[in-house]
Amino acid sequence: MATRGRPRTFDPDTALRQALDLFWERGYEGTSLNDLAEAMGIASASIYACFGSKEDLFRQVMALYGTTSGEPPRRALREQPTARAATHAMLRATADQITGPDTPHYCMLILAAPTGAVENHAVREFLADLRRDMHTTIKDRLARGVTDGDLTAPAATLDAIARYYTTVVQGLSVQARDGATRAELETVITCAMAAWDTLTSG
Amino acid sequence: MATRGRPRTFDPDTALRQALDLFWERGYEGTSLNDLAEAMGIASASIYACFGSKEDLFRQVMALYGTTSGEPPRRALREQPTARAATHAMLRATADQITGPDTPHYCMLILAAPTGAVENHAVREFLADLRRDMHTTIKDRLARGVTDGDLTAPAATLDAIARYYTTVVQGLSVQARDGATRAELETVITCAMAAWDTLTSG
DNA sequence: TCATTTGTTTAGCGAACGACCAGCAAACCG
DNA sequence: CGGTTTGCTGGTCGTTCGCTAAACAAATGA
Repeated sequence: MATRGRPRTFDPDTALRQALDLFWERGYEGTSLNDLAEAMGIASASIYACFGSKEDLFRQVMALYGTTSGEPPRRALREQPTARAATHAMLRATADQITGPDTPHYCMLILAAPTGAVENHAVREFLADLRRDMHTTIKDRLARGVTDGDLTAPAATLDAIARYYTTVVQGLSVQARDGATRAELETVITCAMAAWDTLTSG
Repeated sequence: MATRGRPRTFDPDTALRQALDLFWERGYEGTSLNDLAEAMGIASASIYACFGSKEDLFRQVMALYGTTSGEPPRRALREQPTARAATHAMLRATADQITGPDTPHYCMLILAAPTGAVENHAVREFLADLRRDMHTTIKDRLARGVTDGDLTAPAATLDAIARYYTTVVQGLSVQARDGATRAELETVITCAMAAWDTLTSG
């Protein structure tokens, strides 16, 4: 099936990355289609033709965000040998990501659209679902620690611990947004991990 | 000095509370002047006459928010006898505030405007300053614990602990925004307080 | 060659935005 | 009473919002 019609003159992947940069900087509602069109180097009508609506574009942007910036923390959870090491490494990978020199200092997933106009409710719930997935992912990793034998805790406690470290991740994003340095985030992570032994010895 | 001219037909305090409700529900950028005028029961021109600009109104709203919803956590810090009890009570008062039945489930200070359009940068920094005050307030309370003799920790550790519990507070707000219940927040707080003894015995 | 398909540009849609002014209304003063 | 001060309503300023129809451009297939 050969390509019919006039070929596209821009690269959708490149345009998506440029859209990501802008959404990351200004959030969902703070970014207008004119801003996007200018940053992506195409007319707004081309955005509609290629990506759908503003909301569709944002969802594709978040998918890209998840496979790039979101991957290091997820990989840390996956690859570290114990639940404790995985949690610790996940927190540090998160801190690395939200204090990078070339990107805004916060997690897009957490702060791109926590509140806003009523007509964007679907976008907020979309992000909320992704955030709730964080809790599930961490909880699953803790459960793996139990089956691996490196963690002993009742099921109810697993949920609490997972929610606790999810809360820390989300708080770190606000800290970074307010100018906390990587070193300061490290001290927070150290404090958060100080609870580990107490939580897992009960 | 008697009141000259036509007296005001609306109560500024009542109108401010109504503005608070709307800003709380939709955030800063998600709330339009038309929305505000409708909710406050006055024309937008009256808003300008009485409160200045949209940004001025928001700052007055945040002042009201600080003296109402913000007071219980602050009072907990102030009145509890020890640094530990103060921190614990502050966390619980925060959880109470962000899961109230009649208000949105998050802290306005934290989530009303974390990101947004460039022209609202001043508003974001205004809120960021208030959030940084949280860290200072908590740190001061910990320092009081040291002078009171109920807490022993080096100065550098005080800063880390204060930032840690500030981070937890901010994370709790995201948790509540995503639907976590008061009971679930309580489990997070229990986890967060589990770190206390380890942190203050070093 | 020429219709077809697809992408891009242009131009603009209706609605809402924040902001503000003119003019009227209602209180005070002398 | 007239004159002054102040507050409120209605309307409108120019801009921007997300979005789209129509015309044009560039490729393919027959």
